[in-house]
Amino acid sequence: MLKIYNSLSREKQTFTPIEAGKVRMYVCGMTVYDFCHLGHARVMVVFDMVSRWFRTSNYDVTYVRNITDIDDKIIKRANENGESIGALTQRFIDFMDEDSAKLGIIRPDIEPRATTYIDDMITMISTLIEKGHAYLASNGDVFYSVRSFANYGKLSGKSLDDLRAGERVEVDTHKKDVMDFVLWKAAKPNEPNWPSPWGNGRPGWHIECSAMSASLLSAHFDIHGGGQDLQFPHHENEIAQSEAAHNCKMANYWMHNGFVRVDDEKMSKSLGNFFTIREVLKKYDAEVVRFFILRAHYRSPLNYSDMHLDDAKASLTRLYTALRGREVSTNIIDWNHPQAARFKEAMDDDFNTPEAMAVLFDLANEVNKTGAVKTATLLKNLGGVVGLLQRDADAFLQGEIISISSSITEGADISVGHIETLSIDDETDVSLLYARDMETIDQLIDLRIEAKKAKNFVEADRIRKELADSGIILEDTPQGTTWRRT
RNA sequence: GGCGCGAUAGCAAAGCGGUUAUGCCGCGGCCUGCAAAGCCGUUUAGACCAGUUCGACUCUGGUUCGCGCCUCCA
Repeated sequence: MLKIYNSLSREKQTFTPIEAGKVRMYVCGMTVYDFCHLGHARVMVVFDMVSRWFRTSNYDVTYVRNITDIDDKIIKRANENGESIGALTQRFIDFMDEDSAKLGIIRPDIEPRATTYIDDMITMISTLIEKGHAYLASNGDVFYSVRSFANYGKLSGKSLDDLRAGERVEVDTHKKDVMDFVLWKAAKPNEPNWPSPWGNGRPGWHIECSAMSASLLSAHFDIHGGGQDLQFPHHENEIAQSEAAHNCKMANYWMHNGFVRVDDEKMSKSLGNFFTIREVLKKYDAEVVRFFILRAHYRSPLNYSDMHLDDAKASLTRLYTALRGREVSTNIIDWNHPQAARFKEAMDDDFNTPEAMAVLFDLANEVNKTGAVKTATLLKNLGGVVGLLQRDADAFLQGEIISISSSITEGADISVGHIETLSIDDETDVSLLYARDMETIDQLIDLRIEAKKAKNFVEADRIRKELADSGIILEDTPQGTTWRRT
């Protein structure tokens, strides 16, 4: 029995799909005018985890995540760059796809772009005008009349009379009510525009999600998700638009993921305290970032720092170490296994991934104790349910990139420090770090083994120290010497 | 001013009205030539004040502190 915390009711509720066995989910995606930051990474990872869990639970999932490819910031940025809006948005969509692929995100089933749904938006706005929920202002903009929608504020718990509109932003004098929001903006010079019954213009931000979700998932669907900061006004406005236009409930469950923070402050563009995904991936393995996100509950705030990422890396290393050197097959999960059952119970409890991770660690402990292949298999497969632990353990522990060149030259004294230290700066691709010569490492390991055989422990320890200084940790096991990167 | 969320050990982070969360770090032991990894054990908890209860980290009320939304934001 899956339970979801519903922002609408502010409590955990048993999930009941509209149509048996099917889940229709819409998540607000990115506005593509810049690189994605860790906040975006969290939305992507969280709802990827959610859709994966629904699929694991045998639901037929339709997951839609939109792309906002027309808005003020995009227009502004394109002008600044002197490039077309299409070129700008495509570029950042490509970057987003790269980032999300690295984070192990399964692509949503549909990723609609706002600009390809203009007709649906116009139709919807017309309906809202007909029904008296929207009006054409004297400046050519079309506004939604918030007072016309009785339930306005039900999602965010806001009361129209308590909102302090205009306190931080100049109020548009064309509005009937200060809280009214724009559905259609009349064309301005040098801005992209589309023809409409109200003249040329472009859609407001909120209407796109209402139009696309209705088009792709129908007027009434199961889950609507997004970052907490979208709860008001964006999601509140979506409800007002959709429910007024369609005369039915929009989404049964509203899910909001918590913020990523830096020094206990929300990471955001406006505060300038954000880290882009690609920036972080230069220093940390993408799976470490994914694990970092999943080891916290999706609704909790998540503080970002190098220290926390280091911690996450050490933890994930423990999991992969347990899997190392074991013949693990990918097969069906036996959900009757006590730990699998505990994992399922945790996931069913509003996607409690921290508890699910704890199960993984308990399994790792069991694997380390017993070496049971069955347990290791369960560990890997349960990890796979949330998109973790699917790589070869050595690939994770040693890095995947093959060497660039051998630093051992013919006849040279191999015992002298010949493993150069690579410095990391913004331009350094992390793959260069992985590129350190594996062959050299193997040769040094062989030399050390010879030294050990000769009981020359001073030399053996010196080689080990030398490698350690280069970030290579040696581990002597009954099966031989293995290594991993720090 | 309105509304909402949170406060758990050195750090991170869950569940739970009574029984080991979990991970990292620290300490002791085993293992090892020595390490590392692993295993075993172990030190650090529940902001503060009341109340309910046989019993509260867990429920209720209050206090303090922190965060968020009320503009664009994932």
